[in-house]
Amino acid sequence: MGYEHKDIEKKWQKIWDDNHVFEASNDFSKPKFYALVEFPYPSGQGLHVGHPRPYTAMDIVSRKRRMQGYNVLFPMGWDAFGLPTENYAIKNKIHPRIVTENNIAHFKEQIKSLGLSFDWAREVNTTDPDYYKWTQWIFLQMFKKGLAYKKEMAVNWCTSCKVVLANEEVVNGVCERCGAEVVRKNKSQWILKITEYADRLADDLDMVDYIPRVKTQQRNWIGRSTGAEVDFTTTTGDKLTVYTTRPDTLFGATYMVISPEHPAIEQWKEKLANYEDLIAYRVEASKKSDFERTELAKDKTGVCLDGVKAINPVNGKEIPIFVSDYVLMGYGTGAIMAVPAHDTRDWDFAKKFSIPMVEVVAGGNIEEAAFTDIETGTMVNSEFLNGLSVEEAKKKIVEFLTEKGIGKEKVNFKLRDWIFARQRYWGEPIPVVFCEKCGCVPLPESELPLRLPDLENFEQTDTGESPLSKLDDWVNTTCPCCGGPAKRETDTMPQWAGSSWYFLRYIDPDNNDALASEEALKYWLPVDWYNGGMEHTTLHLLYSRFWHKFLYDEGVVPTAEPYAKRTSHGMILGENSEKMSKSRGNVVNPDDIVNTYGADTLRLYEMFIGDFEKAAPWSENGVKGCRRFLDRVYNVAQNVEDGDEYSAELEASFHKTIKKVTEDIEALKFNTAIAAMMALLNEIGDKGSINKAELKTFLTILSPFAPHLCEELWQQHGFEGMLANGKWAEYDESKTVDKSIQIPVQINGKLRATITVSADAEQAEILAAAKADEKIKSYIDGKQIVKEIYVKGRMVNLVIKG
RNA sequence: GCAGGUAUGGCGGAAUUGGCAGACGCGCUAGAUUCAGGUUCUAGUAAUAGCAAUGUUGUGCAGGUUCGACCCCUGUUACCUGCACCA
Repeated sequence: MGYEHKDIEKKWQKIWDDNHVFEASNDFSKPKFYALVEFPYPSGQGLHVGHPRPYTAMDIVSRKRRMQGYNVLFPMGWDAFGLPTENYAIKNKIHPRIVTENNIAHFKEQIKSLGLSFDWAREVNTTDPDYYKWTQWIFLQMFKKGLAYKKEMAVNWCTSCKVVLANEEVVNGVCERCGAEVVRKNKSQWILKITEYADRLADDLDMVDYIPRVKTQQRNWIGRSTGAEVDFTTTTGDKLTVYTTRPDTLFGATYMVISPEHPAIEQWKEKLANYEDLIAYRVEASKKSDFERTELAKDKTGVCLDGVKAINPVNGKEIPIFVSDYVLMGYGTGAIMAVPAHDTRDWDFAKKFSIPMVEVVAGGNIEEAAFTDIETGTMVNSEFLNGLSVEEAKKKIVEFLTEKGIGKEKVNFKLRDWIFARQRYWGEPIPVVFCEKCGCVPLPESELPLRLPDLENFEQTDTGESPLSKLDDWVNTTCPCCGGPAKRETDTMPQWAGSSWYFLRYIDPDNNDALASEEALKYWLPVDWYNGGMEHTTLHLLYSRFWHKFLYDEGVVPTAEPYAKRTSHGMILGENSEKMSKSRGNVVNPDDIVNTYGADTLRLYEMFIGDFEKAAPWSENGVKGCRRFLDRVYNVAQNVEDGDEYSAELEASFHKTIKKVTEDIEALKFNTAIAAMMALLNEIGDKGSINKAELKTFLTILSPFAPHLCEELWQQHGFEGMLANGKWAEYDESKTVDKSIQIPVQINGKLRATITVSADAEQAEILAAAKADEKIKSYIDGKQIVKEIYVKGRMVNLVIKG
């Protein structure tokens, strides 16, 4: 016997909707709780079973917090600009706006079938002109503050399709679509100066509550390092500046490496006998991404400059200069001093090209491997640094270099500025024009939103320009500054733009005068709890923190950080433990599960599947088990005894379970919360009956997980009001403690017996009871007890000898 | 390659954070209900030896610290995520 999930779930979803039960209140006097999940990209494939995992988790937290009296904001929206929609539109000759509308409608219906308590009155859509008006507005503020600028940057260029490709569209160095060779081509691009905020983005991690791995990964991505810039002179008389984190090893620098794109190569063109080889090498390097260049660590390639050498500034020795692609133009100065004895990559390179090594930090064996330890080594072969530790040597050499004017301390970041332009149609137009007289001019704010014009053909042009450049009527405009002829920017913004501030728009989604009202921002910020995938840790999370900090500096938002707390969920894999994908044929459609087993079952299963933070494989049998549990709840509730209090047998169990569920929800331990409720139901089953008071509590604590069924049973038994608006269950700490406890007794750390004692028994009493146990006696008879250990309420360990 | 993470029965996982390893669920075995299948209910279920009581072994691998280690330390292997134009 089971329950009819289809009737029950539809019924309650309608009642909740009609009564606006989950809409956040504008009563700013109540305590607030802002729960946020990452809004989805509405892809053509529809909802994936991975989506409901974080949504249900935060739904549970939100439902519980509402019952605890909070004014909860739990919104949902659509991150709808992006490449796949545009590619689909090109292929099928449908406008991306139509594709997006259809996808959103489908997604929304699917999400709504899950009974999530989203406040749909605040839905946002990044492709809505009323929304992207403010995305453009934020860009303009950044432009005015000099944080947006244009610069030549490399893009992936398909030599056959003649279009710019996204990294994802490049597979093994060739175009995904046509298989032709992909090269790196320079193009003038909009860049946002996120590096200007690098220090604060790293430092302010101290003021937020993010799970540790998110913090470390952000810190490492920003990659702040303190090193030195050192000027090397060359045989041409020119200067070559390097950045190094190990200035202490300067005496061990036996060669230099510059990146293939380094301007010095052009500068020394006349003096280089092998200039042609160097250019050929640069062409080869242009075919590789940065990732590939640094990846092929084992097989280093390079070309030695023939005709120019560098001079080590501390010992005057002439050393060769190489060009190699493992040095990137984008990090540091694009040139390094190579110390093969103390750097693994340099060591590999030096071995291959038979370059001499000089050991300057003693402590390892440089014949076998580079010695990179900075804790234990002592300086040698380094004149005035000899005998010092690495740490001391760093200080001294930097002082020396500064004094001589040939170097200085320098803080460097791995973080690079953000390339903010795409040569694509389906994105926010960048609201600037180019005037011959006035240069690059921002549109006046009154002209926002700058609407994305309609277009017939969304393909890129074969010069690599955005499809918008084909619209002469739109491109040619007048300069807002001088009224003369001007041309619009035709590149659009990347998808990251709209998702960098969406959580602000939820706060006041219909505001026409500002991205949100000051009053509402002040009440709702910061987001109290933001859950999202680990895959967004470095890009989205960092980008949105950067925008928020900028808006904070502008006085637009009242907090320096957008998110007070950040947690992360694991992926849901296919039954075969592999990532779900069409090609693997292991995709599970959430619609099928909702139809067959119900939304409550899907919700419960995804929360029970395992540790919320870890990946877990799907199991249809596991789904069935969760449905069984809900059926049992339904069946138990069909035969309820009267009673205003918990029965004596179950009282302690109820208080314990309420406590466990209450705490586990906040700790993201949904799986153990469910296990505790299952165990309690088993106890109820053993006892044979449940009373009204017990049922009321049981439905209350289960309701965030399985809201439809609980609401139905709540109504069926005539309990007051709607459960979704109800009050969370309370527990009495003193009633969660058992009167007698089991104490394991170990001999030499091995479990030999278990004794039962009263919960308030003293240590001496327990040790005596342990030694009096028959089994323990047989172990300790005739032996000497060396040590007696008692851990309060936990265990006894007797250490014996002989 | 760089950065972050993970590893526990046949499977998903639990373990009060250094104190009874395997809660809860799945699967499996046996029994009850049923004309039968399904459902439901009851009991059992880490491995190994034993009729049993019970013993021994056991948290990727190799060491170490400790009265006591899934948990801490050193080394090692495998896998997962991200790497800046997928979102």
